[in-house]
Amino acid sequence: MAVASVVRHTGHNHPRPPSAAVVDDIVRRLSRQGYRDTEPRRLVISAAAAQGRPFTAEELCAALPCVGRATVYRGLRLLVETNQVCRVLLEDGEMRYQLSRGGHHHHLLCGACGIAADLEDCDVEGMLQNAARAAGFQMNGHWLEVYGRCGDCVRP
Amino acid sequence: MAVASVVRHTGHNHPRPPSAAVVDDIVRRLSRQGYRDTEPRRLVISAAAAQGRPFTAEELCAALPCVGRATVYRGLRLLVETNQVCRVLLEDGEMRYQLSRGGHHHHLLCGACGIAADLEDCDVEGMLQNAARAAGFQMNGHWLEVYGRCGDCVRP
DNA sequence: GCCCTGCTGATACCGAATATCATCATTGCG
DNA sequence: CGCAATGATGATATTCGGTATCAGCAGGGC
Repeated sequence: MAVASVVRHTGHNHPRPPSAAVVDDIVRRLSRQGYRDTEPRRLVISAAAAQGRPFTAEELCAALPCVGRATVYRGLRLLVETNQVCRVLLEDGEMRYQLSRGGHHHHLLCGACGIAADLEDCDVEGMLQNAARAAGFQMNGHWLEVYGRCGDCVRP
Repeated sequence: MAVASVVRHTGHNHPRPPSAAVVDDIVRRLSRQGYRDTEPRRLVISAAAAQGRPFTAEELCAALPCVGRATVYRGLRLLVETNQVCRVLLEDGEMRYQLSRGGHHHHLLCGACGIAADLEDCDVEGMLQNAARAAGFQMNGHWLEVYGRCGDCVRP
C-alpha cells in the first residue's frame, strides 16, 4: 500500500561528512547504558549521521556494504530505542529515520527535497492536553508531523 | 481555544453489528465515483464497519475468510484513497485503519483498550501554520495522533 | 439478454525485516 | 597483561505484509 514514495535524491542535500564528535558522543551514551563500543556499530552511527535527510534502513545498508544487514537493522533499532534516532513519518505512510538532536520536537518535512527541519518551539502540548481532557482522555503523548515545502523549494 | 468533541465508537470494544445504512452509504459514494457495487466489496466495507477499534488489513482478511486476500487489500486501499477509511498510526509505528466519519479530525488512541476516539474541534492548524512560516516553510498538511488512556481505562 | 469492462481470487512473487547460530571481539576482572 | 564471559556480528534461512499476474466472473449500461 502507499506506493508513491517521495523524492529520492536531488542536487543539494549531499550526505555530510560525519562528525567524529557526534559519533563519539552517541557511542559514549550507549556505553553508559551497557552497550559495547564496536566498529560496525560506529559505522552505522556514522552513516546515519552522514545522511542529509530522513533515511530508511535499506539506505543505511546500501551505504554500508561492508556491514551485515542484520547488524545495520539491529544498530538502527538500538538507536531508536535509546532515542538517539527519531522516527519520521512521511505523508504517504512511509517510515524513515533521522539522527535526533535530543529533546521533544516535531518535524517540518519538505515534500519536494525530502529534507526535515526541526520545529522546536511549538506548544501543541497544552492545547492537546486540554482537548484530550475535554474528551475524557488522559493524554500521555502525541505524534505530529508537518508537511509542506521548505524555503529553498518554494522559491527556487 | 476550541472545545473538543468526541465521537465514541461503542460503549465497549466488541465489533458492532454492521449497519446496512453505513455500508449502503459508502457503496453509493463509491458508485458516484465509478466504482462498482460488488458483493465482496460490500463485505469488506461491512467488516471494516464492524470493527470496534482501528484494525489491520490482516484482521479484515481473518474476518472475511470467504473473500480473497487480494480483494480485501484492494478494497481497503480503495476506501483509504476515497477517504472512507482513515489511517491510524499507533505509538509503536504500526499502521491501522478505521472507518472515517468524514472531515478533518485527529484520533485519541487508548493504549490500554486500543479504542480510537475522534478529536474533531482541535485547532492545531493555525498554530502549526505560524510555526511553519516562522521556520520558512510553506505548510500543506499535517499528521497528528494523540496517545493516552480513555476514560473507561483510567477509572475502571 | 448481450457485451464491455471492471472486479475477483488463487497463486506467484517481492521486499522489508527478523530469527538462527556458529564465530568473533570487547571488556571486566584476576 | 591475558583470559574468560558474554554481547555483538554476519551469512543465511525464514517470516510476513503486501502486490503483480491473469484467467474467469459478474455488474450494469445498452
